[in-house]
Amino acid sequence: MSLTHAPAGAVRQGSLRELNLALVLGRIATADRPPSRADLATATGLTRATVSAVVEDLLAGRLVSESDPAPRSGAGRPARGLVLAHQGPAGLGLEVNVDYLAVCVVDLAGQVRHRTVHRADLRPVAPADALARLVEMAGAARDDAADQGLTLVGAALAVPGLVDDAGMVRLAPNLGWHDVPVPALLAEHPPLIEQVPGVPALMVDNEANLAALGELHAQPPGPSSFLHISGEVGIGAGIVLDGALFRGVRGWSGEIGHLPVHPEGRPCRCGGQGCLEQYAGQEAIVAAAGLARAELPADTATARLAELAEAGDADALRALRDAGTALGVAVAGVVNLLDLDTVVLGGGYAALAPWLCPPVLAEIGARVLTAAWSPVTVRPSTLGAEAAAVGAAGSVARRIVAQPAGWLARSG
Amino acid sequence: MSLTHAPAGAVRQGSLRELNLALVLGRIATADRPPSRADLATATGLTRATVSAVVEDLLAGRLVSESDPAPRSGAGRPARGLVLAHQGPAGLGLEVNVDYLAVCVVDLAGQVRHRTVHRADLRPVAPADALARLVEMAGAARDDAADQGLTLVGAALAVPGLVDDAGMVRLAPNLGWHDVPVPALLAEHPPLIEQVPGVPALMVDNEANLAALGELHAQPPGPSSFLHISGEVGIGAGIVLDGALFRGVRGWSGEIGHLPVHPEGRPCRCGGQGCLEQYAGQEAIVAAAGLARAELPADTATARLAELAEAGDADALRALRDAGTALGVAVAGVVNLLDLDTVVLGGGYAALAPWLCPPVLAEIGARVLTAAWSPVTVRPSTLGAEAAAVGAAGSVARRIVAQPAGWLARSG
DNA sequence: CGCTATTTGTTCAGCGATTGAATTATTTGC
DNA sequence: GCAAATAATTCAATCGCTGAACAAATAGCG
Repeated sequence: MSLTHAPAGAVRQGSLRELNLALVLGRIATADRPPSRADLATATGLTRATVSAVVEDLLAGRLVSESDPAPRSGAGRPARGLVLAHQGPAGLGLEVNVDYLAVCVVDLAGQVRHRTVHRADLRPVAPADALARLVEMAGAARDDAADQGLTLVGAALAVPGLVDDAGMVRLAPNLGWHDVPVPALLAEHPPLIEQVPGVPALMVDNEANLAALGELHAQPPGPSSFLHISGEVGIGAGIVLDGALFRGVRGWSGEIGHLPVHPEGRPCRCGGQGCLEQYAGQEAIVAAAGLARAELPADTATARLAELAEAGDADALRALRDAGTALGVAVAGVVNLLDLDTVVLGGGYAALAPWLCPPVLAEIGARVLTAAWSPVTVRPSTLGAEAAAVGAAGSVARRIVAQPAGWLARSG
Repeated sequence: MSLTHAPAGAVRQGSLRELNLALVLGRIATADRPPSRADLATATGLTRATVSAVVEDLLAGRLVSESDPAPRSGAGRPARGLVLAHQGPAGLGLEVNVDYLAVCVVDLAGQVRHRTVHRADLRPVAPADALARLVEMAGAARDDAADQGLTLVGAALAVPGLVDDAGMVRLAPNLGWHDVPVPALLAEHPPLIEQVPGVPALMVDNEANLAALGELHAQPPGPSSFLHISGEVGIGAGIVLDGALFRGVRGWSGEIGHLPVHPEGRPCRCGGQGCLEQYAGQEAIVAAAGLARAELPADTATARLAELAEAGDADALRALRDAGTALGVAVAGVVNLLDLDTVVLGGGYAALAPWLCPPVLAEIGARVLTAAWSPVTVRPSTLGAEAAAVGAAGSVARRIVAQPAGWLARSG
């Protein structure tokens, strides 16, 4: 019974059109087959006349295009199907992670239209240099996008750390970044983005948050509330509630890695004791499996673990089971607290899901009060390794769908 | 950057007025002094002409009234202040708890205009009988409200348990209720409510949720995101995010009592081990303080504990410190996960806050990654013991403020 | 092949709500 | 007593939705 989420400000005459543009476009975006104007009218409750007018605006702005009519039985004038434009605005996704740089372009429909990954250990690289490399990759992506008829209208950068409102990376421990003013550093490069009202040119956000957003809008659409856990060296979670990312008061939500699972256990670098990260973090699992850390670069650790587990290595299996149990204790707490019914294992956990899921589910079953009445699903992420970059680009593209008025005002 | 929460359905011509009615009325409700029409115009971004028209509707519907002009310096025609009507619609709040029944009436401004508490041990009473007593109290409340010029437009009932969408109490362990069809039982009594479009006649919800809502709208207004912990026999939490209660996928969020604080610790009736409730629940504290449970009825246990602690009783102090530490471990996890900056101790914890806060804060300081950058506030609830009833009534009253169109359509 | 039923999409007068400027109302300060 | 200043209202203009009529395009049927 949450109170109505009305538009925050004044509702003027023009807001009406803005809202209905978004309503109709959103409907087109989420329909499973190209809807006709008549379909949209019945679905939204608007008149056919209004829908026609709205659709005319959307067609003129090249946000949607007409497709082949959806096959229909019976008599009557055939409908013209409406689909999101294959050409037009698109979002740029950027990601700096410990062992790779990634860039991608996602269109209105959520399709990945360009993707580049550059594997390298970024820890010894200065932030400005890492960002410069990223900008270079982004330039190529922009050119590729332009060849496909796409215009980049905004960028989002994913980093494995805490980001403040201004886009400053306050702390990215595993990357060695500390108070890095990302927007200022990127502003020194020539812009790749065509500014559109209502779409920020650059957003910087936590990698776990953006990966969760990517999962939220993956095909086929999943639940609108879930917990997305990125298991890397650190363990971060993106919390999606009712189809929106919950960022917390300062945007630093999701630090699931420091949930205490053994309050008097191993000391953690956060200052606490017995944090989940000490039992289910990548390094903890690797150590428990008896693999010396030195011989394993970060980007192959999970692959090696999966290999060993596949082969039936007892140490690896035990390490994964223990990690899964610790993860399950933490997840059970979160599920009790937030009443979620879906948990997605992403990042490094995705590849280890076959071995992590059973102990996680066992702990949930034992500890979650309501598990008996309605089951909790635990499954691996559907996006690949660079989910955060895809989620970042998608979050930009979806902004256009959610607020098409800005783009339309621009493109006359 | 959550996507715009536009109204879900079609935005028709009339929605425009509805939205602006809500906008202006909401502004009047949250202003710290009676605003003039001109103030409202600048605050909302609407024209003075529009505000005048909207206010005229609100005045005609008796939702607001004109007050003495707010004192102002300088020349010019004096403004007429607008305040929420002292007479008009009001909400009815009901609460069934282990050791009392409570009924109250809250008006549009959030003022408690009527309050009745009936202390009794409800555990041996059949649900239908308990509800019958409550209805009797509510009848008296309705008459009192009518004498004050108030019309009850909806009711909300708080129970210490899990409630499903239909208002059925699935499980209230400490009350001994199981699958109680509350709406059906209440429907057998003559109605006390004047039906208003858009306001449900009866809402049933968890006591912790409604207490949190009450805290959210307490005077003076506090933060819009916080965790409200009701420490009774069980420990429940209401999670308020961005000014809205988060209920979870099925409405069963907030089961903080079963967050594991010692995963291999004491077995809990939920089937898990080492749940918070086993260390910081009322019975656990009482036992740790060396008080035999039998000699203490539920409604005096916390009072007795506070007395002993006040007097410096070593066992009580130790019991409270240990409970606070356990609570702190759980709270630290929640704060890490959700990035909240305020934790409110309510229910039985309110009276024990002086002794619980220090250890809770200590654990937060030690375990919360971001605590160094921005402090977390832990404080007792500002509402009294029957916070849930007040929150319940307030949630009804606030619905009218959030959606005034329904009431206006009714009252011509 | 032609007619009818059916469904889609467009056109247009009507109307509700906001806007912006002009007007009226009421007070302070000189 | 008059000018300046602020508050609130009035009114023509405009924007966008509605509802009904109309045009377009197809399937089914004789």
